[in-house]
Amino acid sequence: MGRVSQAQAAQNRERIVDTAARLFRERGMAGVSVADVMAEAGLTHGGFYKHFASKDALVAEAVTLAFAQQAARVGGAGPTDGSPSAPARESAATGRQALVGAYLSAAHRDDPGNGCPTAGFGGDVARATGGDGTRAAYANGVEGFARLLSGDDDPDLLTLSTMVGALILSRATAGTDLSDRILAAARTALLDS
Amino acid sequence: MGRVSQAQAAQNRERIVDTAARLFRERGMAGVSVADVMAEAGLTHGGFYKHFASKDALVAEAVTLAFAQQAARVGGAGPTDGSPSAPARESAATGRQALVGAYLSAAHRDDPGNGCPTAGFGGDVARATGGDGTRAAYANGVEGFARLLSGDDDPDLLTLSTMVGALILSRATAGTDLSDRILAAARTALLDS
DNA sequence: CGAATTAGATTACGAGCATCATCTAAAGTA
DNA sequence: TACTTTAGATGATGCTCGTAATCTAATTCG
Repeated sequence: MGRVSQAQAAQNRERIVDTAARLFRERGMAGVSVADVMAEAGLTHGGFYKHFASKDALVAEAVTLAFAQQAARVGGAGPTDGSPSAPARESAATGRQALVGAYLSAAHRDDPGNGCPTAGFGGDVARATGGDGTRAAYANGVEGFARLLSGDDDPDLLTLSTMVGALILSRATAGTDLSDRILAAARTALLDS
Repeated sequence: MGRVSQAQAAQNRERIVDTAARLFRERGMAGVSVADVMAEAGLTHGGFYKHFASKDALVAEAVTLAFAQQAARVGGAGPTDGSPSAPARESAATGRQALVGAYLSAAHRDDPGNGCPTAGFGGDVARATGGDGTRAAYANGVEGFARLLSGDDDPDLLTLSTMVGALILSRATAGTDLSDRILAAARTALLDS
């Protein structure tokens, strides 16, 4: 096929990044090829390099997008801007309880593709080959999420570690009863006010 | 070259598994090829299939070995056998303090190849392709390590989650000051008696 | 010692990978 | 309308992958 409107092209580009953000979390960055992403986005793999310089560039953008989507879904401000956050909602404490409960659920464990990027990308980012774009985006996202958990400017790194560790372990042991016990142990500890 | 003594062959086999256990933790299971493992073990890749049926079989053995090595190093009994554990050593409480301190250290963060298999394999095991051999070995190892942390038969899944989460996050953010703050936050929380 | 066995090297295979040059037709633009 | 631009398709490149058949030399065993 030939050309496409600029609006359509921009939309295609967004779909590529969105698809990548999901597939990378599901199968790992090394387990997903450029052709996989393009096919899932309904395009052929050759067109990829009209949008991105390399797979690494896509990885960096996918990480950034995943964190932005998480921030939007969970209701916090974006990771970097300190804008006076969202519309009035439940108290910070109640919001935190709900967030932790959803985070440590079987549903979240079983849907990594749409789940927490901190947990989904953690293992891969530690060995990321590409420039520091990916690592910087990740570190930025982690700090933002930890701030969301604390409710103030001092990130709650301890709670975050427990949540992420429990989620990763429960995924790696999914199918055993150990998986459920891990989630339950973390829930009990973090939901006692 | 031709043949080699049975003792030498067995030793070569062990070296293959040992090398794989280290490389898989360093670069991820998908990031290491059979040829990589064999070259690092000083052999050619063609000889691999005289020892293992497939790469998946090696993965399962490497996971098992890594947990056994950790158990030996850390002084606990093996994951499955409930043999009346090791020689007399410091009190359980003191041992735990030392273990947690070493676990949440920069040295451990910076040496994943020889570090905790629970953290090193976590992300990959969750999406393991092979049969359930790998997953079973992993779940078994996790439960053993959690029992070691509690000191009794009731595994301390909460402490384990925090430790593993903090280690993974500190590795993914290595090079930033956030990485050190994560380790410090977990250390402070887990080392207050 | 001689024959059977086999660990490891060599080589080859088919598939999948990231990347890119080229072609195309439609979208912009004047 | 006619010219220029470019998004996406097609196809090819060179590489690496897991797996396996074949070869060969030394070990093992009768």
